[in-house]
Amino acid sequence: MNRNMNRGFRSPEQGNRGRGRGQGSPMRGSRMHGGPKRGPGQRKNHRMLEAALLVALAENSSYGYQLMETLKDFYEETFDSSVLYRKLVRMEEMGLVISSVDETDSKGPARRMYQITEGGMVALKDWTEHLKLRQEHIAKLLGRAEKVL
Amino acid sequence: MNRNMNRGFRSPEQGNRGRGRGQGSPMRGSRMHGGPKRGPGQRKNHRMLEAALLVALAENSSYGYQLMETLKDFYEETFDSSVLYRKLVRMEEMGLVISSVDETDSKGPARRMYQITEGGMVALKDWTEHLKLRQEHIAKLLGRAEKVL
DNA sequence: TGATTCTATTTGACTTAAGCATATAGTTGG
DNA sequence: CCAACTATATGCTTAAGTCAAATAGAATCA
Repeated sequence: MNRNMNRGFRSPEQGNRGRGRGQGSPMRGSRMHGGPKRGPGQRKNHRMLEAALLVALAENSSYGYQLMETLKDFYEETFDSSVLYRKLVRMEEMGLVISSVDETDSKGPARRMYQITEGGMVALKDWTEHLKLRQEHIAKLLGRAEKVL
Repeated sequence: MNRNMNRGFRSPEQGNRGRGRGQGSPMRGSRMHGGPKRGPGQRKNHRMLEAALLVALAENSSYGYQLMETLKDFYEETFDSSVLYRKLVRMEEMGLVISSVDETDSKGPARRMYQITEGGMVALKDWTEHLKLRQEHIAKLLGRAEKVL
């Protein structure tokens, strides 16, 4: 019942020749909610975040707070720390990393150190293949986009 | 057993008062649920799908069912038609495209033809910028991944 | 005729995860 | 003691992906 009421374009007469499913509203409201909000959505992907974490952890074992900093080097998207921590938990559940509480007395509360597992290395390899494909797809898309812009 | 059992992990003796991540059990259950499931998740992104649709519609107005076919050329991921249709609805709500029911008597039920709007063209432009950045990020990630694999 | 298949779109229900806010808590310096 | 910094975790809401199935017109063929 929401975005279904009509408004805007589509002149009244141009009947959809009677039929047409549900004989209903031949036309759909164009954005009757928030702002335009066009372009790449505000919601970030973060599927690459897993890959970034695997790379970082393959380079050096680390912990959440530090990873937040580390990733700024090569993972360009910003993200909330809760995303990071939950992602690490999930990765541990998947067996990509293992964690243990750090013994060394650092400043602040105990750190949970993460290290990559063999499974994590395999996953990283998978990721690289996946990302190479992704690059090609993007290139193809950009190629076609150029022609129409 | 929602993986939470281990989450609290605070062994009774090391009285870390209150709640809190104690320096207890140094290690967390590694994947206590499903299979290994490593690598790029099974859940697809489809954020690029929006870009792909914009490109396709910038080339030619079209409708859902046909777009399913068209996209196979340059959008490599498979996707359920519900994803496609819902995406189109959302894009219309965002003002990136407009639709109208097709008059021509084609085979099967009426088609909902989509055409790109000016807003859609702007969004496509935004997308190309975004995707160029993404390419760079991926390249950076892959560069680092190579060294550790 | 009715059954099947192809075309075409939509919706329901479930699940996952991003985003944001906030809680907890140790450590250090003023 | 309080503020700032370090560090991790959780609650809630909402967006969105997934699977399944409903709806329906048109074409083909037995």
